Amino acid sequence: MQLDERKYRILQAIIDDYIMTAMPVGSRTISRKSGVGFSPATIRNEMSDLEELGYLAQPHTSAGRVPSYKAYRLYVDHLMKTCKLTSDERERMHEHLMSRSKQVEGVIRSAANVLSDATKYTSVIVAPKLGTLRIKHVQLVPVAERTALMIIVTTAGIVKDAVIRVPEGLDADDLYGISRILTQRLADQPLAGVRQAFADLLKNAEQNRKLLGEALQVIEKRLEQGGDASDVIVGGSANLLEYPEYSDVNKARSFLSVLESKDTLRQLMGREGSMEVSIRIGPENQVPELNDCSIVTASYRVGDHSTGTLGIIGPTRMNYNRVISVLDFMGRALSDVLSEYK
Amino acid sequence: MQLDERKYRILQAIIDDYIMTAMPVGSRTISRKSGVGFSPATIRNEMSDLEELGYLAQPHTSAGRVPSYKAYRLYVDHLMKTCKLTSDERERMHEHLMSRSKQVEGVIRSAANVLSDATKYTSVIVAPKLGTLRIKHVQLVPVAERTALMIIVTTAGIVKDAVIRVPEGLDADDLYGISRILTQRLADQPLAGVRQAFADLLKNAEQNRKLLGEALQVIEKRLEQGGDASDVIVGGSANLLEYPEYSDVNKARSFLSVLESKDTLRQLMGREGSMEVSIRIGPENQVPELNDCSIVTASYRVGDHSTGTLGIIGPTRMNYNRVISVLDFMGRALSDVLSEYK
DNA sequence: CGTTAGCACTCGATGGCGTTGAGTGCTAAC
DNA sequence: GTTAGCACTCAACGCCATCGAGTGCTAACG
Repeated sequence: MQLDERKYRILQAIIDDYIMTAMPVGSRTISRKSGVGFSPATIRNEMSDLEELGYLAQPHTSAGRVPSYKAYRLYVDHLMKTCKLTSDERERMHEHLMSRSKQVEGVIRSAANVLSDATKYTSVIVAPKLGTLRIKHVQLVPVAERTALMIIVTTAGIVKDAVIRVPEGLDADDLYGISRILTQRLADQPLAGVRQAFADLLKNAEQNRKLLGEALQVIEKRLEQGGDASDVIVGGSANLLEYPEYSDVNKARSFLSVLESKDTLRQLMGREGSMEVSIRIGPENQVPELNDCSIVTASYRVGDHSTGTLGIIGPTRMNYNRVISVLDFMGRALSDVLSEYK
Repeated sequence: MQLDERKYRILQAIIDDYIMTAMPVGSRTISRKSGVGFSPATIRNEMSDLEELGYLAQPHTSAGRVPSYKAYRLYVDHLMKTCKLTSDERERMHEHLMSRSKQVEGVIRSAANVLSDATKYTSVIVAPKLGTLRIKHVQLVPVAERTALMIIVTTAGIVKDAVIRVPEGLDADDLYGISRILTQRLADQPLAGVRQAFADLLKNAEQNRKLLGEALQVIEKRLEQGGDASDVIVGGSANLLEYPEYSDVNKARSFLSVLESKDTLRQLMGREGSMEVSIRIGPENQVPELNDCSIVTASYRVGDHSTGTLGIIGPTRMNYNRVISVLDFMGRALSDVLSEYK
């Protein structure tokens, strides 16, 4: 059996309705809806077909139909009509985004808030992978006897720091000098290529070998552990509790637990290079706790070589349409703001 | 009517029981409990008295009694027996705390996790007020034409940064030089006193007046807005949903909303100078959404002049005993770790 | 006089039961 | 191919009786 034009229209109407109400949709409801001029009985026949094809399901015999995962997939791939944001709305979002533009982290936090406010779902933003960022500046600052703070400034003014041990007897001026050397040699290297650059450096700097060795280790550790908790920012975690699918406290709790595990989130938000919006529906995402959620992600650019991810997590019956528009817009906006510092 | 020894004992037994079960406590339960050798009838009489005195309340006629806010106050002030953590437990907490000791923010995040894991409530840690920290180092790094990143390293290796505009034609070396001057002049100043130091500096540096002016403004703005969202770290926000008092989704939602508003939290965690553990029960704290929560806070030291706050938010029937022990221990542990970098 | 056993009373929680109504599938007529 | 009609299903709702934990009161007890 093939889907004809009418089946598409009916399926779309059902999904639209279910997205709004979260209640199983009956044949009468669809029949009444403008645009589909058929009686409930006809609709029922079609619904029965759609159920057999796996697009619809019935919670129980005498209830209406609920779209299946397969239906959502079809919906986002073919059926959905895209809506544009009003320019008024764009403006407000952009304005809010700029309100804390003095620091990169502030911008990202604002963006997460804008996303969750605009969609009423939960937003997640992941900073670009460290390995893809380029070093702008390295600075060692003494903080105590035999202890220094290493600060690495990268693309777009993203700052990373770590405490390292230094050999005895180095004063502020020594560290200053070493910082200059480090900066000179490492500037414009991607963090990922820093091992080689460092190796070269070590050859020529016998007396500070130990210090440089430690610095290298710290940077590498940072790279392989792939970012810390502050690289994943969540907004609107309370929003999901608005929806009836989370009126069960246990579901809500397991959802919130996932939001607290930044590692899981980072993995969940991983995506291939493309700038396109990507949609993962229900069982398509790996984490079992989120099997009745959908995750929509987009990318933003930082500098020339790095991209980060911004996304929305909501129930499978989310308003994909709006979420896509918002993410698309915010991805561009965020890229713009962050590449100002490029 | 005065509280005699027996009333104290009974009240304590009731509160202990209620903290464990969250169910109204009946006279039989207390009578059965070892240590109080009286019949249910006697207990009932006493309970009736305690109710009249405002320490107990009945949800409805044929239910047991529930402790009132006043009872908890009495409990934490006089009745509660303090328990010690096992040395095993201390060790595990300390170990976990050290696992990410390379960065200050990492340590604080770990601490928040340790707190929420050890208590099963929600933890909040607030970084020290910016104004009380001392400047260690100032560094300007070029990030684009006419744009620089100003990095301020303070006590204990806490790093703050902001993007600032700089006059045209300044290259990396110029900024380097200016950074040296700034660091020299501002080192060991408390951030709060920086205005005066800056004013002095401006007198002698005619040609870079505009740049320095902007830098000053940025620092001051940071000071008066009193910290950004990353200064307030929350752990275990999902924990509270374990408790029956939050099985109502609406309550849960409003609670989570408070956790998202970092400003409210910072205000909520404000406390006077003392290092003592402080307890605010139910209506004692200002935010109406948290009127059936208790907030227990302690301080940790950063360097010589600054303190931050760590705390636990839980239901009024929280296990005060344990929470206090954990906070007390973690306050010290956190101070130790952070003053290593002093 | 404080303590306690006994007892009637209260009231939320629980579970069975009939009713209601939204929705279905099937059939026959258009 | 479409639709009106109809019997059927089943969760949701409200009603009611039952149950039991807990109370307050009174009278008896040491």
